[in-house]
Amino acid sequence: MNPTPNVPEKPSLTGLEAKFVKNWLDEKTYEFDRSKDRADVFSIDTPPPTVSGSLHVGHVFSYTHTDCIARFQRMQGKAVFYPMGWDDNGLPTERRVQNYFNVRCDPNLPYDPNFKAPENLKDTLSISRRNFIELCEQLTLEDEKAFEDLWQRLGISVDWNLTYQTVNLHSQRISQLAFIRNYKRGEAYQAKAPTLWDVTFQTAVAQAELEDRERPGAYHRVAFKKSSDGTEVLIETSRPELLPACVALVANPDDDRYKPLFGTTVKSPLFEVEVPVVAHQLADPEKGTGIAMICTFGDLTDVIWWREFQLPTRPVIGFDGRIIKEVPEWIVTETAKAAYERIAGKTAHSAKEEIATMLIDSGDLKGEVQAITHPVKFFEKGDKPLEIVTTRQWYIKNGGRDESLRSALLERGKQLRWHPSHMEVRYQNWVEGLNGDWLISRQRFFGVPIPMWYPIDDNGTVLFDSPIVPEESALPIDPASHVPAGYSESQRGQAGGFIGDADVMDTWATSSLTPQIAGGWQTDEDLFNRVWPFDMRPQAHEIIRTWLFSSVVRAHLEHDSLPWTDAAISGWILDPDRKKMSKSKGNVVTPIDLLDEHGSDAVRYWAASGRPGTDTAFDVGQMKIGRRLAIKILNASKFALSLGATSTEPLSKVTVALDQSMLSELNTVIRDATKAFEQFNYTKALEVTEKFFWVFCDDYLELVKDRVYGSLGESEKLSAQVALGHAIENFLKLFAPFMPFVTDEVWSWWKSGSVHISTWPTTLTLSSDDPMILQAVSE
RNA sequence: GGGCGUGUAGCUCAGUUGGUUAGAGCACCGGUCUUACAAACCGGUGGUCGGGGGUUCGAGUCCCUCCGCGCCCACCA
Repeated sequence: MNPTPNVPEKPSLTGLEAKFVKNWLDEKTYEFDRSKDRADVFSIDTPPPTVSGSLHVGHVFSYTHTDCIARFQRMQGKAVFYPMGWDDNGLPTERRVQNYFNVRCDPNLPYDPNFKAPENLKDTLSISRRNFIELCEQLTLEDEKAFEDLWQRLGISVDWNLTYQTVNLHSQRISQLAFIRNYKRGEAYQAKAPTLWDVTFQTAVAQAELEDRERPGAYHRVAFKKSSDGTEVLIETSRPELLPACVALVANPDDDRYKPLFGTTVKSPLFEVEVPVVAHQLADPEKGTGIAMICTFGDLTDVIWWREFQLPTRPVIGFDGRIIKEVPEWIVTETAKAAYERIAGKTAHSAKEEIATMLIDSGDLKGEVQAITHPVKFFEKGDKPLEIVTTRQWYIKNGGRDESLRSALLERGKQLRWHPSHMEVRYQNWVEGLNGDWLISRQRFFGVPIPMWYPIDDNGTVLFDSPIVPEESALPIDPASHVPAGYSESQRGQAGGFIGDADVMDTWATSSLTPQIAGGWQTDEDLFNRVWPFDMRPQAHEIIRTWLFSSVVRAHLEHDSLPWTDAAISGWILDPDRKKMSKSKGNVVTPIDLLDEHGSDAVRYWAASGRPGTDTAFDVGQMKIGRRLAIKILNASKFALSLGATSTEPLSKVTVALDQSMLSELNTVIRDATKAFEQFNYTKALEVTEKFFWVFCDDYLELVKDRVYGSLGESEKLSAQVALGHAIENFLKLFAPFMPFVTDEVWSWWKSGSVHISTWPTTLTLSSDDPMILQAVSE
């Protein structure tokens, strides 16, 4: 028997959030039941939000989507593995800790176990990496609390026992372990090669972190001279400052204008360096004068040419983005040296102007400088154009240089179920467009260290090609403070000793392992076997090339499987001008204010109205409608219960055709909503439910009112009461994933436990099945 | 330059394998305090479905083409 309905005089949404947040925690409503087998588990690879960033409406939007799915699966009887991670790895946290405490990380310093967070430091203090990371954890703790409060307030049904941080020791260990395994299988390797380099952060960056930005530039028409007779050969360049780095000229092999030049040499202006003229298909006869200078390195095409023709390396740009101070050895004549002196130490920008001036003076700049706008490669977080410098870096194979791995990863993309399905082409495009392996080392201080040391031979040469690999059981390690087996600290940096790798890994090198980190890989294998591969990866579409792809790479290499079966890709929130909402535009609304004003159920309603993968307008109107719906659920339920609605009597008591008809219509809704949810289409599930709910309220409730008040016989009355009871119960369940607060409130009036661990509706068995009657009577 | 998506009432969006006079909510207008709900209920105005062409008995839906918007990608001469 149900408890006697205990309906408040005046049902209200006020206070429901606080009440149920507490209830759910107290009752452990969302706790993961790890006794369940894999088949009865639904595991979610939750995106760890960047805790040092601020919360925005986009978070509310996409996390609500995932939560609706999680709640549906839970009511389907699944043990839902729904963890929450905090991303405290990466530049935002690093910067924040630096500014907040006025400290800098120096990996060469030893760890100080007694170190305490400094207050009001006047001068910047250098601390060890481990101390720095501890400060990060300390500072992010309060951010995490703020996030946790918001998620709970929003009704996100995460199991708060399952939280992880991307920078703590556990994540470091998993990250290093996976890397070492990659290394042992030959998937991680070092190479000294031209690398895209951010001059501000002074670190290498990966292809996935690039973005093109349209920048003003200028074509300079510059005269080289044939070595044979001094005839001018005109090239066009937007980077005249790289003139001293020129190693060749290149033109298309079919270009009749330049055919006679192939195999000959020309001399560069100002610097008088003799370079060959070569022929290559990538040279475009339509661009500029049809013949271009190859420099080390102006762009990625230069790298291709340099590699294919085995040209010399003549770098002039240093790690700081300035022209290297020392006159390079390939610049030999006195006038050339003098010319170089004039640009030495200058930024690329000033060097460009200086060279242009010199070219004008020497008469080698032909015609007017032509202003253009062209795409320039930037580090997505940087504000200066990337340079290309030659450095030693670690890479993980990702198919960028390996056809068979590439097709295997493309196949993984096909195996993955994408929601919506058209998102798969972004993955395909990305994988097909890879132009190299995944560069994972970063010349930063904060992050997960590359767990390698290198021996130093007796001559003091570092043997990078034979790294000392730590035992897996020793992880995590910081090679800057830990000592490899068989060595002592006194041998650090000494001939015959060792040196630790100074770099850290790309933040995606850790983030790509979130399922392994959260799921207990190599830590709790029993748990891991119950959740792997995960059922769902929710994420935004702009990080398909980074987070999604890198996760697929790691899982493919380590587990020979996909990390999850389904990827649910969410869209963006657009402001009313159809632009992406962003801080810089000043149009960000604070989530907590939204929840205060409209209520969590209402905000969730708005979020759920944004279809999977679709960019959605920020629309307060939808929230008001959601609030109205929540109130309607309260009032209609109250009314139905006051009419004696009961769901404990069997459906066979529903004898009146109108009642059967209403339940028959409800069956259609149950079928449609279930089907939609199974396809991750929460929006559709909400839509069909809501639509019929209003018919139920406006028509059916009005129609049965008089009958229940007793104008007809007892069996007719009972029929209505039973129909009402089953209808309300099922409506509450159908709405529960979307509006967890109001549905659990109504549930508590007449049922025990929580609606959120009740059973998802299945089709009701009716003696008659004719939805037309209700429709006809409604008319 | 290539790819993907999108364009339906003033606004936010549904329109399932092409099938009768194109739908909902909001907004607007006009009613109703009828004992669940005025944060409600009842009724109404409003669209040549981005433009053009084609296939078809029939096109918002399929094909071609053009335009707008958004995103992803692309070797910066």
